[in-house]
Amino acid sequence: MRHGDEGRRGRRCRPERRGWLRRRRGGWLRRGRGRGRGEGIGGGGRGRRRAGRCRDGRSYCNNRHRRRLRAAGSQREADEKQGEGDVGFHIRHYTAVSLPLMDAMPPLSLFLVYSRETSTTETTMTTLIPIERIAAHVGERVTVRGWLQDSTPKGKLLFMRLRDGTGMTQAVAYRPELGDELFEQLKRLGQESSLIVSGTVKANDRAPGVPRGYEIAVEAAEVLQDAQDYPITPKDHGVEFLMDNRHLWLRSSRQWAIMRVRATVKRAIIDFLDGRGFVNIDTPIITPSAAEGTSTLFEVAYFEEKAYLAQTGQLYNEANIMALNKVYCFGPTFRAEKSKTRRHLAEFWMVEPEIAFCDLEELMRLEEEFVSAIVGRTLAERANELELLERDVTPLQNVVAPFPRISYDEAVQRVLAIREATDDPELRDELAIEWGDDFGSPHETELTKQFDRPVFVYGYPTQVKAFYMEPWPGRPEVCKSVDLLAPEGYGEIIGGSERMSDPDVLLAAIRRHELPEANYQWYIDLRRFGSVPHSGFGLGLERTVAWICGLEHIRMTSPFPRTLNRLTP
RNA sequence: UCCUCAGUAGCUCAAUGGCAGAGCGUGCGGCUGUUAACCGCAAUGUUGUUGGUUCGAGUCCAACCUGAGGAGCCA
Repeated sequence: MRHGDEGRRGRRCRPERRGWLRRRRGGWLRRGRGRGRGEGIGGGGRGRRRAGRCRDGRSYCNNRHRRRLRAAGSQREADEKQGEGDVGFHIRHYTAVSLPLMDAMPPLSLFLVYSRETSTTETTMTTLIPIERIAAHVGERVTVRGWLQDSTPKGKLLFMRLRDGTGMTQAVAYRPELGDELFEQLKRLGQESSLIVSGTVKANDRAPGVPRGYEIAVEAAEVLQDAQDYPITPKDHGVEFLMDNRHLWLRSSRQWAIMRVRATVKRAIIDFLDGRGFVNIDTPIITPSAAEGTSTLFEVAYFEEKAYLAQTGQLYNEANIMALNKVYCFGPTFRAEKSKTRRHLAEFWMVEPEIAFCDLEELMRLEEEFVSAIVGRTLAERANELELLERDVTPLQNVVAPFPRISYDEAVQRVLAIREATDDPELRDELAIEWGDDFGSPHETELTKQFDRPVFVYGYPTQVKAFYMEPWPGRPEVCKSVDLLAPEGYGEIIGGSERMSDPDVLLAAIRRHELPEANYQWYIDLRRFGSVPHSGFGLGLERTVAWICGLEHIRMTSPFPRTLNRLTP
């Protein structure tokens, strides 16, 4: 549960952190519980840590013991060749037999269990199950294949926390039933050893797990590998250490939960759009020039030419909708900006729907239904994971369409009002803004605190937005753009707009931005042959997942995040 | 690119310019329905690098390296 939690460090709250927390109050960070003195990240003081604990399966394996185990293993092999076995129970033969049972039923597996002590052979039927379905098997004999997350020996008892990728459960071994040798072997297994365990499922309120409240009374076990010296202990670790071990850190329960939420968010996105008749279409990743003309892009060698990794598929999707009406692309996107914040990755996933015959108002309706559906489905399907992440779900339960809509003009007024009301000179300084400026993250954070659900800000100044946005009728200094700002300080999760539909207006904008006109001829063509009002938006997957999970940093939402200073593992 | 901070044992962190330490982890032993168990004993260091100040530098100074947070930019 707490393996390698980032931020669960016993470090005193340093001044710069306190300062940052003060500025950021109500913003990112803040995971409700388990933060020591309640100061958020890094706030857990040494005083809270209890001294002298010791646990986890690593503790019992020295080299001598490893040699002993190896010797036992080779002895066993020798015995088997001679038709003899060990004392105690061993799984000798394991066959998973898939039977065409009811849908989603796991396959039956057949175990041959030998007992050398009694010289009898038992044939035991057990069911191979994923741990996430353990509740449906109380009282049955089951088999679980997984990894030892943690174990605690208690005399004749051994509590093993077993994870199999679908969940985590407690397996309880009892020495008199297992026999000394197998019991000792299990007791001395290192953290992350791989093994197969069979036994009877029991409901027990004391049993931890995901789902909690169930345990397996171990009757047989086979060790696939006794792992030693797993580097990520169930203790405090720093970010750098954990990121260096990201390939292993992913096994920790928080990371596991985040990846499951991420998969559900992705699924919800795809299902929502497919259900609305959108056509999923792929846009190029290698592009000839910057689509929006602003961001710093990764340059790649494309035969004899320079090319760039795509920052958006939107322009291509504007071509696609003229063929397919409603489309979306969903894939990786790349930004080479040297951003070092908890909201930025160099590589992230973005879903970009684009809709023909759609104006700004219709776009906002689509976006709010979209986001509500994503949050609603995650709440329904990933309650265990959100609980494990200690995510307070009440703010998420408010995420139901319609969302409030405020104009940029009003947003500026609101920010200025907040600025007037604050006593904090630092905040006052950060909130300085004039009409025509884009919002920075302090502005967004303070603004979203006024609402209990995501909020639309529409009608930004033309000068701070991309060149292709439709001018506001009668107000050329404003464009038909809309950002969706997530609550709790998570910032912009969607940027969208109605696109220019007039070829002359578009050409003028391209020239005003001094973009290479020739590269945009095809884009202007789209307005020359059957132009229609159309709109679209992009939603950042990682920011959305970070918000839903209540994470302090976006890097935790990606299995192998690419950040300014990290390309490995 | 700019601002702030950090780098000491495997990990997380202490150490007025004066013998480099603790907890966890690791090893050995004890105990036992545990939930980051507990009790006892033991081993563990090129203090990021280079140079400087000083009788003496983990500590002060300079440069560099690495990392973190923030700004800008953005999803």
